[in-house]
Amino acid sequence: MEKYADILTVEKKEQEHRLHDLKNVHGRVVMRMAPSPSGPLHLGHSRMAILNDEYVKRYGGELILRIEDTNPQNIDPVAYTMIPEDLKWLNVNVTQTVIQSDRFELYYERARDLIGKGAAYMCTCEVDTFKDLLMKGKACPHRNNDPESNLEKFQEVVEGKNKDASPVLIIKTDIEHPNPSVRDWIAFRRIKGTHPRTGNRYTFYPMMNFSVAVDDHELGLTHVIRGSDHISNTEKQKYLFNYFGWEIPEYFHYGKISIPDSILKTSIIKKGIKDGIYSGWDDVKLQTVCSMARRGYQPETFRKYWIDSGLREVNAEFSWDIFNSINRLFIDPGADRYFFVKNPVSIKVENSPEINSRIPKYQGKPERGFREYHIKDSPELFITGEDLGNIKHGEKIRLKDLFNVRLENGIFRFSEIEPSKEKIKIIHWCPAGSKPFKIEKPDGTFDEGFIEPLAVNMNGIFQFERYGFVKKVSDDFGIYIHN
RNA sequence: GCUCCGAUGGUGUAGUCCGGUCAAGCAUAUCGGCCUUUCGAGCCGACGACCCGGGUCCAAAUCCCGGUCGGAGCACCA
Repeated sequence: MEKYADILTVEKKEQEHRLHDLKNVHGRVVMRMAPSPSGPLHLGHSRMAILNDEYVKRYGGELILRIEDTNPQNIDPVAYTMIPEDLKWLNVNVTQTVIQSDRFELYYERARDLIGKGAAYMCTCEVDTFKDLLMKGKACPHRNNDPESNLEKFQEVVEGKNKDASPVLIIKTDIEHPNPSVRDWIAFRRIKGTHPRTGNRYTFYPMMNFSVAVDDHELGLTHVIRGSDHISNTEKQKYLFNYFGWEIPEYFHYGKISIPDSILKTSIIKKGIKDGIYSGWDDVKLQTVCSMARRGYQPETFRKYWIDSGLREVNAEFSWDIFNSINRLFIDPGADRYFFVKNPVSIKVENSPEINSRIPKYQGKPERGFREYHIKDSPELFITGEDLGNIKHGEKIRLKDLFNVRLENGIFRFSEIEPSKEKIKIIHWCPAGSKPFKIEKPDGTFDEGFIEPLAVNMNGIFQFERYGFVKKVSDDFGIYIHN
């Protein structure tokens, strides 16, 4: 038989999903992920983390976590610890961590270099005036100031003089560039407020386009993969690379993934936590990594999903169906089966014999054991209210792994123990001694019912038959994962 | 205002760079069947797609042009 196995696999030609190769790889790669610390990572972030990790695994090299905290108004200090924890949970192998607020002196140094080259200038125009001029493709009066006076002004601002003014440092590009947003762009601006890590030591903060370009070079990045929202930023940043004569990394911009039925914006989440709508960053209604981990999603699911989805320039829509089916793949083998009876109603069975029920914990794997209950004659049992409502008068149904009963005049009469040959409804049930159990669902609602006695003391991921996968976290509480 | 990108079944994708092996693969969803009893898993089957028009070519999902549609972004967030 074995010799046929080869032929069969060849015919089936298993098509592996594989990310396309990166361009211009010469040996090892250096890549990065660069979240801003406005909160912990969410499902969307997991994509860039995992894809970067996959490429570094493929080619060998470094994966740098660069925390981009150059805007003190957009920082939540919890992120500094939560982001690395999220990445660890996702099994992303970060080889170096860089925090941009450690590097302000470096950015100032590079800014002075540029001013010295005549490639940047200090400007004190009103915001609107400056924008109007740019839109018309005209230079602002400060553009022609000489490097020496620019350096002098820059130094004054860095040292915190003239605190009420709003000076900016501008990178000279092409004042008539077809894309107005690429024309002379802002590299530094003054921000009031206290930075969680540097306090009030700095007031003149670099814009993302400046610090990113400097760091991408200084950290020796070979390949940058990031969202298509950065396409025009890449164009802006290239001006810096050219001024300095730096080698430009290979960029790839992937399309946006829209994730339906999700709350990902940190500003909304933070407000929700404050208002008590969410219990915290790991509230099950959210799609943060920590929430999904708590709910029972597996790190392998994230990885397989993002690899299968590929890396393309096209925008795409995230599919919960596919994501959940992948997660099922990983949790099903470890999930024993139990009965949870939602909205239970008590029924009494007439004329049934005393019997020991014996239900496998996992269909087809007797070695994992059985759930055994001693059921008295003519017992009281619980079934779901929904099932009860669907049973017609005179209809015979099967209580799964127990016996058949027939509903007559509102009374369930014992029919027989052996399963019927004909197809009848099979429903699940709970014996006397079952305990109340509550399940939190990701839509914010709760299901309540009874859980069979043997499941009460068990914690972990289970499949409640005819209900779905649930992560049981205590004797009387669990979180719904998916069906 | 401007820039950029893309178009394969309900959904997510493979294939497009280097045209033929693609009468288009995989996954998911749906439907049906099998499995000594789940709306789960597994196995089998069904369903279902190359945006439109033109061009090049013996040959186009693949190359070129036009159109349509869709998307993304930028202008002192990252």
